[in-house]
Parts: sequence; structure tokens; C-alpha cells
Amino acid sequence: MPRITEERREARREQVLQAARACLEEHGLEAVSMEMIIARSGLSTGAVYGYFKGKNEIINAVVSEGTAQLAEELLPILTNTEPPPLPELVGQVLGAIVDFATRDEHVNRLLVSIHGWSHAQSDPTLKAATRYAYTRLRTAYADSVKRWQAAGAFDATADPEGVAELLTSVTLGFVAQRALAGTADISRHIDALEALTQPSGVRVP
Amino acid sequence: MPRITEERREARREQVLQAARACLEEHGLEAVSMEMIIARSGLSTGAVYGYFKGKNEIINAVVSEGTAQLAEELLPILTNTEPPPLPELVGQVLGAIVDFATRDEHVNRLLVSIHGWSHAQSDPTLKAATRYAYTRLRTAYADSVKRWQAAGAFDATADPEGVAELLTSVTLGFVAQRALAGTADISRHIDALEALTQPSGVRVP
Amino acid sequence: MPRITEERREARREQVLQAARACLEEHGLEAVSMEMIIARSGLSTGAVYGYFKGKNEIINAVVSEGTAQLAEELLPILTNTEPPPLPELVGQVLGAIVDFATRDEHVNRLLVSIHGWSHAQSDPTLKAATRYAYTRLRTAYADSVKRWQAAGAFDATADPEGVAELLTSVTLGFVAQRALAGTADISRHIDALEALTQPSGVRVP
Amino acid sequence: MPRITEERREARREQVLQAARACLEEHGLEAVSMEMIIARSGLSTGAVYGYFKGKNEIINAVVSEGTAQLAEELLPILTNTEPPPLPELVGQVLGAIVDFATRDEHVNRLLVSIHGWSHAQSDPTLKAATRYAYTRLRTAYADSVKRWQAAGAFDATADPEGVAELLTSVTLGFVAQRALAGTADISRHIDALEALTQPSGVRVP
DNA sequence: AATGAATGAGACTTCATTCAT
DNA sequence: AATGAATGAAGTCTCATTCAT
Repeated sequence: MPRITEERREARREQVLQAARACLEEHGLEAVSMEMIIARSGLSTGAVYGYFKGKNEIINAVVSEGTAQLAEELLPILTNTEPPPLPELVGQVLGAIVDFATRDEHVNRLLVSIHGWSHAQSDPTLKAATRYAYTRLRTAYADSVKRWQAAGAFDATADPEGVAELLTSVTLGFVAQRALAGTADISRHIDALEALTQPSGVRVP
Repeated sequence: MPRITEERREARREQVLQAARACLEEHGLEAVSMEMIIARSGLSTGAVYGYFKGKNEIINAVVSEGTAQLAEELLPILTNTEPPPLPELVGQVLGAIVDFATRDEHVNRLLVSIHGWSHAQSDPTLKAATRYAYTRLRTAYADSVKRWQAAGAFDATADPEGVAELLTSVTLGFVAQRALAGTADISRHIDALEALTQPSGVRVP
Repeated sequence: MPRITEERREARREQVLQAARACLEEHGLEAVSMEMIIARSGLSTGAVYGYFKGKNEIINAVVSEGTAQLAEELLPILTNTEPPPLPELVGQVLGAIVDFATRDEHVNRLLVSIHGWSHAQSDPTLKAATRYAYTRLRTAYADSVKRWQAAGAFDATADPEGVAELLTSVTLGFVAQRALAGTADISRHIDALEALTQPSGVRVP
Repeated sequence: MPRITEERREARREQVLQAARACLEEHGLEAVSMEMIIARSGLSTGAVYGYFKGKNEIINAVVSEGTAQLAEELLPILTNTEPPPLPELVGQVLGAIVDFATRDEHVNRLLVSIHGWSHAQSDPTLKAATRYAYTRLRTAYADSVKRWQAAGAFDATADPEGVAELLTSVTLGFVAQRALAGTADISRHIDALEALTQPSGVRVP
């Protein structure tokens, strides 16, 4: 019989995670301290530890919930039974990613993701979860390729898994490039994919 | 007049960096400790501090030298004045990356790179260096595109910068996918790029 | 005008003390926490603090009430105006102690006593109370010795206080030995005392 | 190849243990803090942790080394092949205990022992060690009884184990009584034992 | 140059107690 | 009176770095 509503509890949890994201972005994986997260969360030390068992649980929650939330937003796009042409589909995915990452004006979730990629290497559970999420992304891409092939809109001899792997690289690479090079433009990616996939594309007739 | 030869000094430095890479891969950014690195390096605490100013300098050196070394191996491929067709060029780049990453049997440099991406976010100098390196990769790709276009082997109306951005995404995404999904195959990427770029590619005539 | 009956209040207090005793036995002085005691008592945090001012008051109550209760049970035996022979008297005392200590099947009060001995060192009030209780035990023993001497059943030249001190050592030592060595048998103690006190005892004629 | 001699290392260890004993006596099991021990030891935080893995290891060392050291001093007395009469033997043991306990003018080791009795309850290893030590004391007493019996100086029908148990109680009880009642005199114990064991002892002929 | 013991700031976490509901 | 979430002081311990040898 909780004295505070589950709703309120969830809000507090999110308050902590939000603070953790901000600190993670600002100071990086090595330098985030509980003190920082606690101060930014506006809660007291004890309260934070009432919601999370410890620092590791907070970081893990940031990473895994982040991945899960993004997946939840990407999946509807990728499970569309009538997928738009390849460049447009990729554009939609990248658009959803940017939307997700910049929705919150205080935190760039893209950078948090990069930290998550690093952090997940050292935690078996998190690594498995991450692997599962990105494998599912690839599978969803493969399903789209199969639908294109079924619709006669894609080279029927191509390996859907292989194309999916390429598109997954494009997707993850877009995130990495934004974080590392500082820029990566969606319409440029779309245009480039269109240039590649045009019949008059790579090779002159 | 140094008491030990410059050569020996360099060997010791590399000994430390190698230990740092292994520890980084094994324990992750947050958990690497000087104690671990020192133990693994086989040197004494004092000796390590004789070669590096501190932990941050070691991690930074791991990241920046790693990026620099990889760049050194990729650039000859990308500055080829007669670049092979797009799928093959990308294949060569990815091949060089995998070769670089797995050359040392004790450390997977790919994973170290992911940690580096995370770490670079928090260090302005390192961030600038990383940004420069990946921007140069993009520029080199753009140059290749221009060469293809000059040779009539690529849609002349396409924006070279945009295509370069896409290929940079593919390249970085390949690294990320290997680290996160566990697999990413070079020939699949090549085949997928070929499928995309075939005249009979995306749309049936 | 208390909102709850004094009777009920006392029952709740005892509930807390019982929980504290169990936790003390299970985890030891250093590790008992209010959280543990509260959980085991079945009351809420606030309720427990309604009955006791704090942790120290609970532990002190456990120790001092334990000592007081034991004293209450031992005194009738020791103030008997016609004390049985020494071995039997000691046997009765030890029997009462074991009975007291093992009465409650959930807690071995002997072990709680040992913790109490330790705890009393650091609390002046408790130390005084403990000192008083054990001094009274010694005095009661001395009175018995005097009664034996008066009845011609004990060497009249012996110092009653000294014998009382010895018997107090036997009594406290019995408790300690049970806790530390794991065993200490009452009848063995009686038999040994009989062997010692027999005319044909220590030295052959 | 240690840079500091084993001797010096041992001295530092003892420095910490000495500080721990003093703090234990002064503040009790619940209240000793590392900060206190460290400050009193004169070493730095890190140095203390270089000699002991943590607080528990320090307390355990205090208890177990204390027990071991005392045992080492008592055993020669109890393994004497020609033990003096019972009162004198017990007197020698109690004397050795008091000597051991008060040798150091800064710490009363008797009080530390009481804390040790409490602490040992919660640590299986320590409990076993303590049990072993006090069982050995009992065994040594039993051996003495057997020697007396062999020499015709003790009732041959008495159970040596039982008498040993009684003498162990006297010994431990002496310690407890000193700590709890504040006083317990060796010669009084000796005199009382003599009174008990005199042929003209308990019962008049 | 090399060693590794020592340092101590600061990290993480617990837990006795309070107080709004 | 009762509840249990919240508080935050204080505790334990780690670890990057220094420095006497």
C-alpha cells in the first residue's frame, strides 16, 4: 500500500534518470558522480537510493531505457507493411532518431547513446540487451527489404540480411557521425541513397 | 642527453598503451584504474608516471594514437587517384579497419574505439582531434566520389559531400554494429552496396 | 489520557524488544540496524519511534531489562534463608539462567547477554546498572555464604566476600563458556564443585 | 622484494591494531569508526588499508590475535607437568591474564576481550577460532586435573572434564566480573578456592 | 631513472531519525 | 497515533598521484 502513487514514483525515477543523462552528457562516463546526479536531480541522497540501488543501476537504466524507448519509436516505422522506398524509409528512421535525441532541450540523447555503447561493453546483461535491440533493428530492416522484393521494388537476388546489415550500419553510423564529426544531415543521407539507387546511379549505361 | 635511448622509451610507452587498451577492453572506461594498467604493463608505478603525466594522458594517447594509426592506414586507400567502384572501395576500407582492429590478438581495437568515442566527448582536445579525423575521412570519401564523377562512373548530379557523408556513416556504423550487434560482415556490406547500385537495383524498369 | 491502553503499549514495546533481541543475536552489536529491527517487529518506522526514542534506547532496554529480568529470577534462589549446599545452590542458579536464556525458542538470551556486556562498556548509565546488578549477585552469594557459616556448614574462617566473588565468576563464566566454547553443563559444574568440596577432596589425608 | 622490511611492516600493523584496541575500549564495538582508528594510528587512510583489507579485518585481527597471544601466555602455565595445587594454578592463570590485560598502560585488554566475545558471535571464522581457543584452555585444565589425580592430589573419582569446565568458568568469569562488576581479586579467588578445597571446608566433620 | 609505499581527496553508500500526510 | 518516504550526516573505502629511498 504505497503512500505515494505509482505515478509520482515513476516521475521521481525519471527525474533521477534525466539528471543522470545530463551529467553523463556533460561529464562523460568516467566522471559522472553520484553527487552530481543527486544535486541535479533535486532529490536527497537517500531518496535517490530509494529509487535505485546504486550508481550502476542508474547508468544501466539510462542506457537500457534509452535503447528501449528509441526502439519503441523506430519499430512502427520499420514494421510498416507497405514500406516507402529505401531512401525514404531510412530517412524516416533517421528522422525519428534525431527527433528522439533532440526532443529534450536539456540533453542530447545521441551523446548519451554513445556513452551507452561504451558502457554496455562491460555489463553482460546490458550488452545482451543492447545486442538484442540492434539485432532486432536489423531484422526489421530485413523484413522491409523482403517486402520490397515481394513488391518487385528491389533486386530479388539481393540478400535481405545483407542489405539490412548495410542499413543498420547507415543508421548506427549516422548516430556516431553526428556525435563524432558533429554533423550528419538526414536529407543528405536520403539524397545520397537516392543517387546510389537510381538506375542511372553508379555506373553510366 | 636521455639516460635511455629514445627507442627504448618508445617501446615502454607502447607497453603501457597496450596494457591500457587491454584493460579498457576488459573493464570499460569507468572501471579502468591505474593500478590495473600498471600491473598489466609490467612496469612500476613510478616508471609509468615517468612516461605519462597521468591516467588521462594514457587514455587520451590510447584514443588519439588509435585514431591516428587507423587514419594512416585508411588514407592510402582513399587517396587512390583511380578509386575502384564504390562497393569495392568501401570493402577495402572496412577490410583495413577489421585488419587494424584484429591485428593484435590480445586486444580488439574496435571495442577500444567505442570507448574512445565515449571518452572523446568529455575532452575538448580529444574531441577536436576525433572530429578532425572523421571529417578528414569524409573529405577523402568526397574526393573519391568526385573522381568517380570525373570518370563518369557516378551520377554527376549527386552531391559528393552527401554521398561521402553516407559512406562515412556506413564506415562508422560498421564499427558500431560489430561492437554492438556482435557481427557485421564485410562481403555482405559489399554485396548490399552492389545490389543497391546495380542499374537493375532498387526499382524494376 | 493515552489513546491506547497501557497494556497494549507494553505489548508493542515488548514486540520491538523481542525483534531487537533476535536481530542482536543474528547480526551482532555492530550490524543491527533499525531497519532490521523495525522489519522484524512488524511495526512501522514511525510506530517504533513512538515507543522508543531511538536505537540506543532500544538496545539499552534490551540489555537492562534482560539483566533486570534475570536478576528477578535469581534473587529468590539466592535469598533463601536456608540455602542448600553450595554445589546445589550454584546448580539452582545456573539452572535458572539456562531456563531464562532458552525459554524463548526464537532467541538465545545468553548470546544477547554477551552483546549486552560489550555494549554496557560504552554507556555509563548502562554500565552502572550492570555493575549494580552483578554486585548484587555477589552480595547475595556472600549472604548465602554467611548463612552457611552460621549454620556451621562452611569454614567459618573463610571470607564470605571472597567466596562470593568466586561463585560470581563461576556464574558469569558459565554464561561466557556457553557462548564461547559452545557448551557448559550444569551437572558437570555441580559434580565438580562437589568433588572440590568433599572432605576427601583435593588432598588425600 | 619488499622495500620496507618485514619487521617494519609488522610494527605498522601493530600500530594499527593498538589504535583499534584503544578505540574499541573507548567507544565500543558499535561506535568504533575507521576515522577514529586511522587518526589514532598516526598513519594515513590509504596506509591503513594497505595493511588491512578493511574495518572488519582489523577488528577480527584484534580479537583473534588477542586470543592467540593470551593463549600463548597461559599454555606454559597449564602444561606444567607438575602443576601446583589447584588454587595456586588458578591463581597463576588469573595472574597471567591480569598481567596480559594490563601490561599496556593505554589499553585494558580485558575490556577488549569482552568486545571480542560479542564480535565473535557474528563471524563464523572468528567464532570457530574463539571456540577452539577456549576449548583448548578447558583441555589444558583437564590435563592438569588428571596429573593431580595421578599424583594422588585430587579425588580420583572426579571427572577431569567436569572440573576443567568449572575452572574454565572461573577463568572466564573472572574476566567478565572484572569488566562488569569492576573488581575481581586474584587472591580472593585463590583464598576462596582454598577454603572450598580444605578438608575442613564446606561441611564440618 | 626506478621503485612502490604512502598520501588524502573524494567517491559511493548506509542508516538513524524526522515529518508531512 | 500511525505511516513510510525523505533526509543528510557520517561512514567505509578507492585510487590517482607523489616522493623518499
